Amino acid sequence: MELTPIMQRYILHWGEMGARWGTSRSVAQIHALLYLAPQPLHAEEIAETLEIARSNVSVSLKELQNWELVQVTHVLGDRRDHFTALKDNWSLLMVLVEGRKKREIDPTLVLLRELSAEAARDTRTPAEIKARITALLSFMETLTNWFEQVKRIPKPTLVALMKLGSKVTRFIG
Amino acid sequence: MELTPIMQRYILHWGEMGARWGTSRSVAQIHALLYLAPQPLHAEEIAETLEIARSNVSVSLKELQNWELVQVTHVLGDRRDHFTALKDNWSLLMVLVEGRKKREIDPTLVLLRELSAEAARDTRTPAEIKARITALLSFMETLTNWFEQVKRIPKPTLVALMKLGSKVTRFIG
DNA sequence: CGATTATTTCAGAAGTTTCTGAAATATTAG
DNA sequence: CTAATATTTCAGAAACTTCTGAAATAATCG
Repeated sequence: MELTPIMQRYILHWGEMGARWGTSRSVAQIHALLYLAPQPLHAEEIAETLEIARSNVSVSLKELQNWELVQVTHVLGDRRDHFTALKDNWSLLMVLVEGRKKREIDPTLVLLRELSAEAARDTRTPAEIKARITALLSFMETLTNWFEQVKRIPKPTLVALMKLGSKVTRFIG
Repeated sequence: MELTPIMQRYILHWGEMGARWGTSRSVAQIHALLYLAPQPLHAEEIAETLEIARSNVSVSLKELQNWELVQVTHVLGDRRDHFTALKDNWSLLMVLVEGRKKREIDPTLVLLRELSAEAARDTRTPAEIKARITALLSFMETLTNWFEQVKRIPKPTLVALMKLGSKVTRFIG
């Protein structure tokens, strides 16, 4: 696929950001390319366009499929796999946030629950420190419960709520 | 400082998560230790407790101060710097989210604004691709504007709103 | 069934980040 | 001012991640 300067800059930037978002540059670049591409692309074409090894494309596409950011499609008369990215920005955001929650929040919740339970039996840890751990647990649980509820709100309602901004507070006692 | 098994597990876990959150293990471990510690600690004590090099503690503390997660204090009769972590969970969350926004969102907004402007003059990039870039820009702008407003809502109101969960939608349409 | 094409696996090369320890610098106490 | 203590800097070692390219495996065509 031919890249115009605008597309190139977008892809390179997304690649750099990928590193900060916790994926490799290749993964992020491939995602950027598929996000822009109007048609599905096959692995070979991705490798050529981005000038990265074919094997790297293979592994990176697997990772993007795990994240549910990229889907396999097939094109009539071509036995190669073709790939498309999720194009809806709202879904994209949800997938990214969900993924981060799973990787960064959920394991901590598991640990904090264990530690809180253990703290009840433990006599050596100072009460103040135990309290800090249980308070963090309950804070994180409140946040994740809120997120679970918000996730289920239909997109148009969510958009309306967002446009309201800080005006939502009008409805609070 | 003497670490009980509960404290150890908390610190080790926070260290692992730190990697996923975009800091080094040492930085995250030091933060965890200071977060739990009832009194301010000096650098030497941190190095001993966590068994890491004194120089590493120095650099990591600087990073934590940049993030505004850790503050310097002084203790009467002791000329060493002592350090405390922000203990309020709500502020902690805000600092973390703010930091990520600055590192991960803001640079992308800058780029997307540039590319959108450039797209207007560019004839080579397909219209569909240009549209995707401007749509992403406006999506991200809506989100960040929302966040700027929410940030200014006082904490108790925010807590009340969160407890409301998906019930906020009652006030829509 | 071979031949051809497509995809995946994986060892090690290349690149990057993190950490240490020694030396340099800064600060304070006497 | 000097000695003692505290802190920072930084070169290179260690650890880790990412990427490549060759070989293995899988899928489909005629």
